[in-house]
Amino acid sequence: MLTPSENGLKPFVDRLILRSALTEPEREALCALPYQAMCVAARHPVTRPGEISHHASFVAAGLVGRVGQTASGQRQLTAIHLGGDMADLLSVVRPGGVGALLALTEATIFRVPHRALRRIAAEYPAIAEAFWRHCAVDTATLMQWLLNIGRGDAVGRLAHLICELATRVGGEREQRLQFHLPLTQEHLADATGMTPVHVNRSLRRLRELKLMTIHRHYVDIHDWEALASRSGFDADYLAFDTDEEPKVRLLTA
Amino acid sequence: MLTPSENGLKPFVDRLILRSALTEPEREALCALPYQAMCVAARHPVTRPGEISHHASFVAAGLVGRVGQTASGQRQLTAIHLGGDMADLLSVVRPGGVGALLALTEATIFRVPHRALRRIAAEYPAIAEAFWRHCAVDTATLMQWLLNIGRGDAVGRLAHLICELATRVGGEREQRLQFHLPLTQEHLADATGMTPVHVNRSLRRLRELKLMTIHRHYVDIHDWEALASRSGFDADYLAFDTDEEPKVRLLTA
DNA sequence: CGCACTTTTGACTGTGTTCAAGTCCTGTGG
DNA sequence: CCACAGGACTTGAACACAGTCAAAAGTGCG
Repeated sequence: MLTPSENGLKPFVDRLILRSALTEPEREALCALPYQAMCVAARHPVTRPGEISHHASFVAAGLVGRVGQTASGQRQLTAIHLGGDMADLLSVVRPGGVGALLALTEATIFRVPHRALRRIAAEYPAIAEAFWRHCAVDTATLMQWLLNIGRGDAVGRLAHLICELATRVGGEREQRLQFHLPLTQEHLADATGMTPVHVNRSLRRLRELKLMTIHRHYVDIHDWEALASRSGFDADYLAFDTDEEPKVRLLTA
Repeated sequence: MLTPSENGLKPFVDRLILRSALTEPEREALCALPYQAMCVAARHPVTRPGEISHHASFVAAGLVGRVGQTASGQRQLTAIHLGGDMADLLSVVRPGGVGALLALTEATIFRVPHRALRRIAAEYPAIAEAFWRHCAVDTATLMQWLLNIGRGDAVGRLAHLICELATRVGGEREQRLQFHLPLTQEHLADATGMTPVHVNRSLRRLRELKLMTIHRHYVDIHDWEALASRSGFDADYLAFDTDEEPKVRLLTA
């Protein structure tokens, strides 16, 4: 059942060492984590709401959204995970508390058993710390989304989301000004707390302002500075810039 | 400078053991944490935005808000901490990443040095786990706020916030239907992503609907069921109900 | 008593929603 | 290669909810 690792979790380790100092044995232990690969079709759940799961879901490919839902069935995305993201590391300490994960596109998931994650965290305190810090970045992103949705106008909210995604697909160094983003306008609406119709109009507005275009699921940012400034985007919260916030190893210093 | 503990952190320990299993020595170690008591006047910062702090802030008394701010100066609360809450435990692993903390009323803060928290977390893995889980609950609350602000109408957003606060001041067992809440309507506006004027009108609406009243900073909930249902409130995310989600000790099992 | 802040109310404006129809893509099967 | 079907996208018109501006009344503190 559990595939022996073939370095499939390397991107996860890379993500961790962006922000946390890990020794070679620690990295190897992480790479050696067992996992089970699985494919999830678009619109299908990765984990169900309220489900007590026994594994964390690493997004190897595709897009996965963390969704909340009101009683009336309205959906709100609380996170968008790109390929290379560990989606619900939080579930290691709180199996039931993450909400539902939904495949926004066809996605490849590596399920890593909680048991293995807990064992490795107990054995290497620095790994526990890195996991905790990883969750902290998720929380910071959530705060930013709340600020964005609570206080931004429609154009700003969309612009901010696109800025964030451009930074995250770009990875460590620079934001990408062009990238494939296989989200529908309805997904964007769910992420920004708007209606699909208004997403459409706001995208048109962004086009008219010559800030950015989305055509056929392809994002083209024409004026990064203006887009970031229009939306108040500041990449700091993503903690991708490793120079500002040096990699840390606090607990066992 | 650092007051020897006089069990001032007992409420913090109580909060932790609501959700995590801790042994007697672990609890004692937590109670023995050093801290420095300080008073902060209303509207004054507890920690400044972007500041790299060297201590976590326990709210001994008063109300403290975690605030985000847009370039144009609009404020958005991302958390409201009541007396007994540890406000920025997250800063232990990410000193710069918590955003600003603001005293919403006059508040008494116990500053606990990061160094001491890290030492205790390194020595007792179960405490590190409890800290991490504590942060996980904060994250779950953030997700709920995002859902609430992204998809609720004005009346529902306010109702939801009040339901949450009623549950949290009530503590472990039951929500309180009457309680003192020294927040201005402007604070409520900052927490729910509305304008103060609209908060006022929505409170009137809630009064007209005979769901709840706020008069002179005193909340009076007339119909809890209706209020909770109007706002889609479900206390699960707060993880106060210890029966559903049994106290855990995972890493060192 | 007076000042500053908070709450309340009114009238107006504007952003975003709703409902509905039509068009454009894209994948499928003949 | 084309016809078709189902999403996804686009647009329009009417409407509603929430924001803005402004002023008055209430509250609390020195």
